[in-house]
This record gives sequence, structure tokens and C-alpha cells, in this order.
Amino acid sequence: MRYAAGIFGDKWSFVLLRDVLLHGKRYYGDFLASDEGIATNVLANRLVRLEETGMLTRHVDHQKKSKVCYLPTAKARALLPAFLGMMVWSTEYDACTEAPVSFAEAFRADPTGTIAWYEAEIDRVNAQINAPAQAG
Amino acid sequence: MRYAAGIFGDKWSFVLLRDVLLHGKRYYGDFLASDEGIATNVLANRLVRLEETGMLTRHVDHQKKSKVCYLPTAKARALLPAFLGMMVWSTEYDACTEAPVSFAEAFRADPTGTIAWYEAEIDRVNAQINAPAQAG
DNA sequence: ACTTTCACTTGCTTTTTGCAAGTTAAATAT
DNA sequence: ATATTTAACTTGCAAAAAGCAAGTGAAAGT
Repeated sequence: MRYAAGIFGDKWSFVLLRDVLLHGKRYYGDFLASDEGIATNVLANRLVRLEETGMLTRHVDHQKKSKVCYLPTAKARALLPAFLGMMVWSTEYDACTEAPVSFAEAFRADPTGTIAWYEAEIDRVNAQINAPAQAG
Repeated sequence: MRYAAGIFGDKWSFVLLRDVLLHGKRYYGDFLASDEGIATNVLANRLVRLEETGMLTRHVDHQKKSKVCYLPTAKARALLPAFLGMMVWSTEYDACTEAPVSFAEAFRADPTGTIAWYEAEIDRVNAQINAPAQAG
């Protein structure tokens, strides 16, 4: 798990992956607008890193060529169970969590189904974006 | 999950929690000896932080008062499913992972049982340590 | 043509990390 | 009893990273 620590054992990489996997964010502008307030230079740096480590793929928007979107690879999507595990943890220990209480119940009742639901969400968001679909 | 990012969205906090939850490490010296090579000042700083955020409790060893051990709280232990999720991910995407291949299989076949096994491991390690046991 | 949007870059200050050495208390050896 | 070693930090400083504000350049909209 040293490899994992290198990839998302860093506040901003962690936040970006969370935003892509759980909050449907895909565009540079979306990431920039996150509540955490990432600096533009750090954001650019992390997007490059995540691309280099095969977590995201960069695409210029087909309709509007000044926009750039970042899509999660299969490698990134495979982190979904881990991130959902953290989300469950948040519902229990983070007083300010935004995760709905119903989420933890749903996950406990049917983890596999809940993961599948989030996977489908990722596909749904990707489909709405004017960029090539993901393999896998 | 902003709270989560604040607590272990940092390489060293992440590594320390992993070592406590997955590798049975409890003593300052154990953490220092980890392959990642954490600096002593950073280690001290992170141990304080993790104590402040209620992830670890600090205890002076009963037999040898020059040694200090850090035990995971229930709050930290509740991260076990998430960390095991990352470990599963590592078996798939980290070429240099130390996690045995058998682990991923075991986890997929029986996640609940695998988590329980690691919980029991934590208890077993804690029991060998000359410090007060953790409240459940 | 002019302005705006969008995705970055650049330069600079502040914060954090990494490294080496030092300190303090307790245990062990002499 | 004294000296050495073990163990857990602390301190000081240089290097790296992060945060901030402003700037750049391509593409869109007006």
C-alpha cells in the first residue's frame, strides 16, 4: 500500500479522486470550485500526476474546445469500494458530513448493490460529457 | 469526506494508520523503522495529531517506561473496511504490493469475515502489549 | 473587433518537510 | 554507584511544496 499512499495519500489527489468518483465532477472548473479551495497551480499539478499514474484521462471537450475534462480510468474506478468505505466511516465519525444517513444503511444492507449504483452513476455522468467513452 | 481528507489525506498519517491497523505496529520505534522512512519530527507531529483527532491513544509501556505505545481507537478501527478496500485495489494495480494474492480472493469471497479476522488481529496485538486494553 | 470564459503559468511568500544533531528519562551493563 | 545504551522525542536549518495574486493564450460569445 505504499503505492496507494503515493497516489492518493495526499490531500488534493484524494479530494480530486473523491470528486470524480463520488461527486460527478469532470472539468477543471468543477474541481477548482470545490469547497476545499485548491490553488490553480496545485490543481494543474495534481491533474498531471493523476494522468501520469493512470487514474484520469484528459480530453478536450468536443463541443467547446476551451474546456477540458478528466475521466476516471478503470484503475480509479476500482477505488470506489474503498472510497465508499470511507464515506460510511464519515457518516459515523464526521459531525459535518454531507453524506446522507440513508447511505450508510444502504451500504450495510447491500454493499455490492450500492457499489454498482455508484458505478452506474459514473457511467451516467461520463455519457453526458462530450468526450470519448471509457473502455472497461 | 473533507474531514477524512484532513485526518488521513496526508501521506504520513495514512501510513501510520495503515501500520497500526494492518501491520500490528504500536510503538514509536516500530513506526520509525517503516520502509517509507518517516523523519522523527514528522512522526512525532503526526502521532500528536492522530491523538488529537481521536484516532490513537498514547500509553507508556508498563514494563518498560521508556517505551511508548499507540493504540487504535474504535474510530480508527472503523476505517478497517476502507483500508482493506485499498489493499484489494493494491493487489490489482500495484505491481510491488506486499499483500498476498490470497487476500483479495478471501476478501471477495467473504468481506465481513475478512474484516472480522483483521479486527481480531488488532485485538490480539493489543493484548500482547503492556498497556490498558481498548474499550470496544 | 471586443470581451469573456477557460485552462493553465509564473513569480513570490509562507508553510511544511527532510535531515542531522542534540536532549532527556529510563534501562542495562560494569 | 557510574557509565553506556535504548527510546522517544526536540531543535535548527536548508530544501521542497503549498498558497496567493496576477498574467497568458486559445477559443467562444457579442
